[in-house]
Amino acid sequence: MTALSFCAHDHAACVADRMRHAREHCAREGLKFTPVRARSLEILLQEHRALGAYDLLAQLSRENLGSQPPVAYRALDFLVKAGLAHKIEALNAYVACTHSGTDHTPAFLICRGCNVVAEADTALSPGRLDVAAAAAGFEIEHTVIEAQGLCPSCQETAT
Amino acid sequence: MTALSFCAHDHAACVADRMRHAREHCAREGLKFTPVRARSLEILLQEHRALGAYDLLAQLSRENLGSQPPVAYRALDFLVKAGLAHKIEALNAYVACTHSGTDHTPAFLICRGCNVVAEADTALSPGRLDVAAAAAGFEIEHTVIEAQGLCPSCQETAT
DNA sequence: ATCATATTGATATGTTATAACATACTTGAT
DNA sequence: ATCAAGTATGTTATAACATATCAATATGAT
Repeated sequence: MTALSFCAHDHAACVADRMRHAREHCAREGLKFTPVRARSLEILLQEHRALGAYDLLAQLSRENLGSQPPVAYRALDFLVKAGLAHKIEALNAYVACTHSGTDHTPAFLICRGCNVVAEADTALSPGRLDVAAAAAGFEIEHTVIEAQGLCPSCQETAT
Repeated sequence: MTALSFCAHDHAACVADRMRHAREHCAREGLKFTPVRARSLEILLQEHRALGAYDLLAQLSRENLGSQPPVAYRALDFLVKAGLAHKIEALNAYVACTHSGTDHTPAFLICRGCNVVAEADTALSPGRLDVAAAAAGFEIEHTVIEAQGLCPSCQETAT
């Protein structure tokens, strides 16, 4: 991990907890949490920031878990579909989900200084978008909400 | 234009109006609205949907306005910086801005059927994200809000 | 006129993502 | 136990998106 999350926390425990949750989730849903998939999630969890598919691939490659792009993209697709990770569209990168396996519309705070990504705990803030969608008869299937800026510690550094 | 906008409207007049506005905006701001830039904006306006940089480039190329990627990316960068166009992160594509030159945080409804993009008229909906940001001491510089789904007419077609 | 800055032209390269096809592994039905 | 179907992985190639760099030209300010 090259940068601290916005809030200090017991990261090793955090990772272990999320991995356990993922295992249970996959077992419940009948999804196969294979070695490549598990390790990919673990790598994302350890980083705690957005990782490009090729960054992930490089790490997997070092561990002899695969060396070609589809390896990383398949693992990421699986994790995203399983709700265990999210794609950060503004960065073309991926982060582990820090929430329970519940269906949620994630919203992110992305620090451009250290690349740490915080997933905001959003329940179902409708907001203007839903109003506009309803008015237009538009049926929303997926929403991307991403805020880029500077986290507290990078604000100091940048000065 | 391969698809109608969600709401029917006099598109030719809409384009002309937006072009006039862009010209005035650039004049006021001392920005150079060169032929490639003007034509790029016009192409985006005519399409009324998200266009990839290479889609734009193909059209510019047909008109002998340039054939290499930097031509399109420079024009798009200019338009985005000038507030005349927006990037749709979820599609890696670009749309003309349909609002006044005012500084605004755009929000989009993107139809996956016809690719038409509607820019929601959002003033400054705070919402949960800003609350979370404030709580974390995170300083937001730019926000991406994009909803993907089906527009009314594509909902029928899909059935 | 000259200088500084902005724009364009051109070539090359970097980065992100998927298509396409072959092979192996699981699982459940017979 | 065997087979078929579905899922996962291995492998090659390429599509799609984006930028670095450097030279040439145009524009505006003094």
